[in-house]
Amino acid sequence: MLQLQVLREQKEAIIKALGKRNLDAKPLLEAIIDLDEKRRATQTELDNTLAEANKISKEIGNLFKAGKASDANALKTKSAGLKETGKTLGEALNRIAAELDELLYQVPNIPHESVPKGNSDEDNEEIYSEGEIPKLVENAMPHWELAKRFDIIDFELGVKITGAGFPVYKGKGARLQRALISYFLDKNTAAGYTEMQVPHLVNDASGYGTGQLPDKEGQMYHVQADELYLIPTAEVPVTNLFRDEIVKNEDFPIKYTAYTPCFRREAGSYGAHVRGLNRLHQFDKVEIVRVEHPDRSYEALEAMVAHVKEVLRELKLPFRILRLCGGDLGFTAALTYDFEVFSTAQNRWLEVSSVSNFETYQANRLKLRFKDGNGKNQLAHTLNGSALALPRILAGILENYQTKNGIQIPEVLVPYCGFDSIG
RNA sequence: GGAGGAAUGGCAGAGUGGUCGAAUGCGGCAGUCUUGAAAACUGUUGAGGGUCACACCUCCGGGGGUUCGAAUCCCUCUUCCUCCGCCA
Repeated sequence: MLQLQVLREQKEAIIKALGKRNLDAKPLLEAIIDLDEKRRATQTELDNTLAEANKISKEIGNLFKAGKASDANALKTKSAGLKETGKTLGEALNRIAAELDELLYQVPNIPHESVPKGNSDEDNEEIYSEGEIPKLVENAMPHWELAKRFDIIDFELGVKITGAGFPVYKGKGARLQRALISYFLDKNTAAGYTEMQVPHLVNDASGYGTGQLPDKEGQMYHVQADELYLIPTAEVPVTNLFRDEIVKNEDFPIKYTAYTPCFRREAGSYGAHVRGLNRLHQFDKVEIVRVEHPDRSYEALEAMVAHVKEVLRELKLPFRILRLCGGDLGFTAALTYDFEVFSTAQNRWLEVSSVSNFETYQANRLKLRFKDGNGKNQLAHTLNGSALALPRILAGILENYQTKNGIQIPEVLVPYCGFDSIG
């Protein structure tokens, strides 16, 4: 969430910037600022009451020690009164603070100045593209048909044991998945990211830390008996490693990578665009996460983009990069680049990576700080990106690498697979 | 799952009702000394709120209670350790 102090000082500029999200934030921000003033006034009143009570307690102690028990007992009455007002004020303060938090949670991140205006994904700005769109063989198939033909992914079997959106990967299909995971992790660690294995279930504090809660509560699988959530992305556990931490300036850059399955309820999704691997409830992803000094976070973002580019280039998949417009930008992000691979058989672009800078938005919730040069604690910047999400990469490979008789394996993956074609 | 014990500042570790945001040691930072470094010595060193700055307030695993007053007493939750059981 945004910092109150920044909100107070730059109200007008923030309202204007949030306009890019097609959001009129004025009433919200004004309500927040009013409530914050009320909060501080109440806090001051409470503090003064407590200061008075503390003073009296000390006096009572001294009086008892001096043997003046009756004087001490007289003061107790006064103390009781203060206690009463203190209690009332404390309750009021809690109420106000909770209300204030609720409002603050409703304010999305401020879009970066480079974020274009726009309403939907139609308005995203293409900033780069690379790779030739291959000419496919006659009777080219979409990946779900290929998967069936070569018996490498079984969607029906997944329906039987769990439900729609939980595919079963078989034989070479499973091996190709594992190859991709290893290949991505190797690329990421070679680029300086430390590999981590993290829990796949998180508590609600972690959900709040990275901003999935309370905003996207319905998107996560919730294990109610234990009050845990299945992670929708490795971003949640990995970024939360730094919750309530104060890192040292010299710890930067902090670069982690992790493979995890991701679980998403995807409530409300349906139709042709969710066929096959296009949209799943469980999928695999290798994530990269960075914690950076505010002065260098955009440099880091560019480095992450360059890194993902490099991986897609090696896989020889045609892709483009989009800068998300205000209307499509995620709630917690300041700037996001989406990577899309062209799925030739479906004749459409598939999102395979999303690389974002959250600036201090997550850090503020996480209380992730670092000691700056002056020994002061400052919020760090957090970033993350997919490097990469598996299913759509797999879809892209199956479709773009199909031949008359089978599917060729991209050269870089052959050593990981142990075979060079399927079929 | 059963029985005990524990949770204090970056770390170790004292503190069992007031003078405790908290001894001491280590670590960190600054300085003295030194050609430089080490050692030694001196000072400094938790977080948040609040203020122009002070004052002041809150925090000793989380929550609740007793008391004029709680790190210290009581209840509860969580986590960790030891022993027993079970187990990939």
